[in-house]
This record gives sequence, C-alpha cells and structure tokens, in this order.
Amino acid sequence: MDRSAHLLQEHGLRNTPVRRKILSFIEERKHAVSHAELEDSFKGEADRVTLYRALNTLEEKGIVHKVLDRNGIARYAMCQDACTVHRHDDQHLHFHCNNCKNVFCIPVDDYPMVVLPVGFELSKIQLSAEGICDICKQI
Amino acid sequence: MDRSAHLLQEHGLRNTPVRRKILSFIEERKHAVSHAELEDSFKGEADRVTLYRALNTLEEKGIVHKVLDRNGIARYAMCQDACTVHRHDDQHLHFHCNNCKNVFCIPVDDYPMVVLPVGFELSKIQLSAEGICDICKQI
DNA sequence: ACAAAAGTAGCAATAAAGTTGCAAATGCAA
DNA sequence: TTGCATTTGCAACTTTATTGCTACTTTTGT
Repeated sequence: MDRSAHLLQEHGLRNTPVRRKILSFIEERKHAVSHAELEDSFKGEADRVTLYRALNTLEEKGIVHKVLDRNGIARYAMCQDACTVHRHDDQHLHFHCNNCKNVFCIPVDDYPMVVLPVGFELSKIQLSAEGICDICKQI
Repeated sequence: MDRSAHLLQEHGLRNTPVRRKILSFIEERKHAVSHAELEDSFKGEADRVTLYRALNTLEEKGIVHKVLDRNGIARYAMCQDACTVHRHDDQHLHFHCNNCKNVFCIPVDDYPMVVLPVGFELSKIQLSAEGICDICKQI
C-alpha cells in the first residue's frame, strides 16, 4: 500500500483512485495545487465536481490544507503530520509568487504575536508574503 | 468640495457621483466593504459593473486597498495617507471576523520580519488574523 | 460659456470558480 | 460475496467578476 492509500486509511477515508491520485499529485509538487491544475491533469479521468468534493473531504480530515491565492482561488497543500480534524497546524508562511502565481508553504522560526484592540477575540494569526519564487527568479 | 471629491481630484480621477458615493460609503464604516454591500446600498443608483470598475480604479490610484475575505471575495477599505499609485502601504493587520465575516484593518506596532529560503525575492509581508470582532463579541 | 476629447456609466453577454441534487457505480465490512 | 453506506459523474445552477459596445458626463482649451 502506497503512502496516499495509507494516509486515507489513517484518516478513516475510503481508498479511492481519485483520492489517491490527488494526494500523489499534491505530494509531488512543492507548491500548493489549484483545482484547475488537477482538472487539467485529470482530464477524462475524474469529474470536476469529484475533484472539488475530494479536496473538501481531504481538507476536512486534516490531510491537506487550503490556502487562497491572490485571486481568491483555492489551492491545496499537504498538511504537516501534526494536523488533525480538529486542529490545522498552519504555523508557517504562505509565499505567493507574483509571477507564476504559485503558493509555497515556508517554515518560519518565530511566528509573530499581536495585540488586538479591546473586544476582539483572537483565534489565529496568519503570515503571508509575496514576491518572486526561486524558480521564477532563476529565469 | 467634500473630502471624497477632494480625494478624487488629488489622485487625478474624475469627480463623479458614483465614485464620491462609494468613497463616502467606505469612509463611514469601520470594516472593509464588499461589492455586494455597495450593490445593495446603491440599488437603482449605480450599475453593478460600474461599481466593479470604480472600485478597481480607486484601488489602482491608491485611494482604497483591496483585501480578500476568507471566501476569496474582495473587500475594500480606505488607504492610509501614505499610499500612492506606486506603493500601497498596508503595514497593518487584517482581522477576519468568523461570525459577521467582516474584515477590519488593525494597526500593529512591530511588523514581523521573515527570512525566506535562498532564491526567493521578498516584496512584502502580510499579517492577518481571525477570530471574533468586538461587535459580534458583545452580542 | 461651449464644443471637442477623453474618461465614465449602463446594458447585455460571458467567464470562471464553486455548489447542489440525484442516479449509478464502487469500496469495504460482515 | 453480498449489502449498504460512500463516492462518483452528470446536468443544472449560483455567485463573483470581466468584456464589448454605446451613450453619456466631466474636463480642458478657446
């Protein structure tokens, strides 16, 4: 049984071809993957709606996490091992490349703290950045 | 000439009723305003498309800034005075209320620094947070 | 003050991302 | 291997945003 199948089983999800393929696809790239990329790559193999639903399920179970790109479009990346259904551990930075529009998860040493005005209840902080990614920079 | 008209003139934009009304509307609220809110409020007074175009123009000229909410929908808030066409100064935190879905601009004292992996070129850092806003918290 | 030029508004059509309902197919546990 | 809950595919739909085109305003120069 490969890693994708294992991940699914571990999280109580049925081991279906589409889900396995989605997971492999995401794990193979170093950037967060959009629905459009998957649809392109799965042409004829899986329906648009199936991809949407599979991605939602994978996110709900804490296997992948969702991040919106600068156009508000969802992109998905693998979660750290620490993620569960109840808590998504995304104490990392999302880097948005202004050239290729890809989003990268980047670890950060000290995550910032903030003080909110009186009356605001903080649940979590997110850090993001934009610029040019290493691949686009080389070209 | 009111403040809205002044802002427009200052940024080399034509002083039109729709633009003035949009600016007044945004200035009157303490949260970032969505297209839907404006459309609702302007029913019969201005076309949907006009609102989209006006908001884009206002953003391009550095009068308002755009922030995507947790659903990837655009919301607009007034810029600091420091903003220009060339540089949007948004060194503040965007707080996303999980209840009313409104987005608030919150000043922060020390904005975080980050170190990116080799090869990445940083252009700017953004800080956001989510939780419950002061108004929803009271209720 | 007036006309021309340039920018802006309105309308209709379209695009893109995501969602819903339902029937058929599939994975899995007994 | 069979039964049943889950998952998939298809079609239709919603929401957010964009484009093309024409008509209308605002501004500028005289």
